[in-house]
Amino acid sequence: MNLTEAKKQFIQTWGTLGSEWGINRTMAQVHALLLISPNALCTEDIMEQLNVSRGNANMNLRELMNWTLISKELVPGDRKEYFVSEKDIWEIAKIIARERKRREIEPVLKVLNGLKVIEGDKKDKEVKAFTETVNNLSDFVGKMDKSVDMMLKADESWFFGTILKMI
Amino acid sequence: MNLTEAKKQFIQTWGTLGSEWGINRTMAQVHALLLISPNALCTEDIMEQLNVSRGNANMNLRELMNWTLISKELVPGDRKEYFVSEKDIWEIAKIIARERKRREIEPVLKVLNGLKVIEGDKKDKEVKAFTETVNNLSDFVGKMDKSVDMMLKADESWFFGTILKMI
DNA sequence: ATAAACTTTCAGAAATAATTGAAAGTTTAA
DNA sequence: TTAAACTTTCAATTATTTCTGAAAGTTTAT
Repeated sequence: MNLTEAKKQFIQTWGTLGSEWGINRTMAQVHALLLISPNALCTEDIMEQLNVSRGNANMNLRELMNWTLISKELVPGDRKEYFVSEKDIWEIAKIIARERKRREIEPVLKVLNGLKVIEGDKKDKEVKAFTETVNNLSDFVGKMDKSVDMMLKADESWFFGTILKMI
Repeated sequence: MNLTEAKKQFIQTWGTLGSEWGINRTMAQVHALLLISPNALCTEDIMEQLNVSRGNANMNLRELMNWTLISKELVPGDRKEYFVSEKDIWEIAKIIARERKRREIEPVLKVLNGLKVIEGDKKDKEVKAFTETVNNLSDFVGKMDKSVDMMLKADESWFFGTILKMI
């Protein structure tokens, strides 16, 4: 397979994975494109290579900046903004883990903790089942949260080294 | 807060989380409803409690069966089908991990491995950058895959015990 | 056999999410 | 200052996903 075809397939695969994970397909594709690009790209480059509009390119570049997955790079003697992606996969994984923790795990944990104590007869079947499930879930999500914290502080080779040695 | 209000909030929260994770909101809500229900529910119950159509209820129940997150339960002397959810959170987590591995990780790994070797000048900047990224990603995703395998075989308390002791 | 009880299907409708592109906004150079 | 170069915004459009409900299909009891 040649580079052009391989790039296309890579970008398309990453886009699909993104949308399965609740991430805008184009955002994932822009990320993929920058990930394999040896040099910084400008908005025009992205519009061209992915066939998307200026507005779309701009919006998704901003969103990737929000996630801190990409950053702006100045090219001396050029007014345009150029973008580069973080290339270290472990760094990328940590950024995504941190964001998803903040956006998804933490709010759910808050709700679950608020639902731990409810009014009503503690002997009632419905109340008992509800309380038990909420408590179990809250414990579990809490441990997930702590696990992510741990991973965020860890070094890649040590992390996988330990995990993969676990069995 | 009373049980009715708490249930509503729980179901709504779980639905939101589901859709952030690329899972149909209603499917997540049906799951949530069964998760806190002390007894098996039939299609009618679900239609009523979640205000969804018969078609929608049926479709999402089938999908939850596919995931093996719920199962049918026979009530003697009744022709209707009743459904119960797996209640053990660790079991649920493993089911979800197994499914996502199969549907998402494995296909991506396959593509990445197919992109490891491409035609073209190995000294070319573009080719080098592409190959390096694909190799790094493939390594990383491979380790994720192995980590999930490990988790699938593990016992909950041992798993979190080890993870949380890691730092 | 047949009718009642129940489940599944699926074409069209509704809801949601993503995209476009032109206009407005901003920055820079001269 | 001003005009060219560039970025951002957002109302309208388009695409995608989900949902509905009635009809078709299936199972069970008699």
